[in-house]
Amino acid sequence: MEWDCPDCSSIYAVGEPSTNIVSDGQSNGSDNLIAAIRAIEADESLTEQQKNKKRQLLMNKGKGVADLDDDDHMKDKAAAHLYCVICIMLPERPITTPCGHNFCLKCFQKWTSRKNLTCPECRGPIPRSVASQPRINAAAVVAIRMAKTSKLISSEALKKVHHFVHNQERPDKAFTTERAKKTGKANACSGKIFVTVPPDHFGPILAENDPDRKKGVLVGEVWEDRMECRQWGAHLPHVAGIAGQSEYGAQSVALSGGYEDDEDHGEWFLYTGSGGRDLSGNKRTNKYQAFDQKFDKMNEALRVSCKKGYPVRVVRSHKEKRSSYAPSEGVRYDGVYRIEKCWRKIGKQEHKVCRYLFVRCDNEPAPWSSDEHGDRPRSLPVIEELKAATDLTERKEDPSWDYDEEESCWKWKRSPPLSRRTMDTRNPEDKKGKRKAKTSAENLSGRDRLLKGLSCTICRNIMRIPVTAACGHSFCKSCLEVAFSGQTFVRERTCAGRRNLRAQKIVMKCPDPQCQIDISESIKNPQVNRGLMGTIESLKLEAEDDSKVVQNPPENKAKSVYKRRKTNNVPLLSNPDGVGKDDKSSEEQKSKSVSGGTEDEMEVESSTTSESNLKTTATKDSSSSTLQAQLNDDDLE
DNA sequence: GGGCCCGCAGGG
DNA sequence: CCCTGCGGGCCC
Repeated sequence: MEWDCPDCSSIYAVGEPSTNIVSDGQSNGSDNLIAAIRAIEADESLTEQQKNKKRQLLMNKGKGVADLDDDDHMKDKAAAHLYCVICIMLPERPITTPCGHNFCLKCFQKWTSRKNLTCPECRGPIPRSVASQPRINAAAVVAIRMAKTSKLISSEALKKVHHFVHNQERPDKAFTTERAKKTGKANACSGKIFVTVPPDHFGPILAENDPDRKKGVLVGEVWEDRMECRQWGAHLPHVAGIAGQSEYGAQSVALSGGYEDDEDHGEWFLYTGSGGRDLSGNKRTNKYQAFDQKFDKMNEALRVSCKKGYPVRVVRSHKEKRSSYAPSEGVRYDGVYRIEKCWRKIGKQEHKVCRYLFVRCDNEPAPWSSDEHGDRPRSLPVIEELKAATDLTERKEDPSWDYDEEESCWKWKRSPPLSRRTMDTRNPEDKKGKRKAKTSAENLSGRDRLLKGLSCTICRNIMRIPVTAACGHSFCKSCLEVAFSGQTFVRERTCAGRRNLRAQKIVMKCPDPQCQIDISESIKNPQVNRGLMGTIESLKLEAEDDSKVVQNPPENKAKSVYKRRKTNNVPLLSNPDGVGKDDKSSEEQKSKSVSGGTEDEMEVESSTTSESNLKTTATKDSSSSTLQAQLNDDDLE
């Protein structure tokens, strides 16, 4: 069948839905491999060079990346394990199936939208819940980014959810009622604001406005809830979805699933205005729309930001259940977007709603994107509903925030609107006790945070045998098994010894401390994410090589580990069980071995070095030694 | 899990 | 000062 990849628009032929074009080192679908290669050859949109590369990758994935020697393909070697078999590309937004295979979000959605509920790679079942709400695999994003770049990525998401203000630290007088004291959170909105930007500040919050951390608000930062998001200035209102002033513009919006007309495509989304609801009876919100929305108040503020081309900060909340881009927990800062158009249409509830087209324009890559760079100007998506739109507004003047071709970044082209508010009173002055409470996560460098992204939150080591749960979090297989060992999936119940009640399903929450998602389905038969495992393994090898360059003067040329592996006929992945070695924690030793664990572990001697590594910069070397250091820690523990 | 209740901040 | 609001805890 033919397949046009929505990410890259290339057309590919792939085998039957379930065919095994490429599998973990033991392709049993040679016919399909041939078919896929023919398809690449027949593809007229590709240059010879591109075809060669794709062919190589296809073969390469089947054989375990042993063959590539070209330096240009060093990165591919690491990332090749994570290629999407549908489009044979590196996933922009990796999704992992319960069977442990990785795909582009868009390819996956296209696949499942055709009522294919089996894995394109192994025919394993895809649960409806996964098909309807695929979660981006954060560890795979990190792995791909690391494989693609050796640069330090400053914007990488902190993997830890912040919880900065503890109840006991809030001022006593803020609790005006007994109830508020009891619940703790009710008055959290009186918690301190940590950044020094005025409330009507537009655009990213920079390091200079972050007196404590001196980092600013980073793309991908996650807070426990709207209250804490507010404290970091990303989005101030703790109930309302839009922050703004009708005469002045809107500074930020929250996507949290409150309006069913919202439509999220990650780099762009359609947002619905506020209002039109019956809030009589002291309600704060109401699912049902009773009136038409108008371009007034916050809706007008958004329209001003549209006309002026201001950057609008966007946070996504876990409450947005229909979006694959929403975090599975907490509230996440996703960077700035511009509102390119706004209009009105008849919404799903048959009343008019205000509509806004947001398009991302941030200098940092989005949290779900494997890209190593931020946005470039992109052409506007085709919006079907515009045909029936009324009151259309498009920007006429040059945008205030725009892409500078010379500097290759987004910046203010006109001076940002002058703040009408003073920075005031709420600015914290006493932050004493809190500073020392700084967690190690906050002190990590960008590179270290990347490493953290490849670490299992249970054992805190870099994952050896990763399993990705339905919520998109990944763990060592052995850790997951230990964490849920001895638990059954249903509890038999009897009623006074008379008759059996219906068996009760036991909820197994994701071990990620902040994730509340039930992953019992993923635990029943955890499948190793071999793509992720291979990439992590390659990154480790690369880092080992690099650190050799630092430690030893170059002596030995052009004998990459990949080559050696090939000649020694050693399987790609060392010790897939993650057991049996003396460097294992006792917990890991307790766990059972995983399937296919017959390969021997391969030691990589320190004499191994590669010519290509001689070119590495000092920066890279030092960051790789960080990796090396962590790897050693990993081994020692 | 759904409905209810309510404090709070900010706009107007 | 009143109104609005894509929260969040609690109770059922």
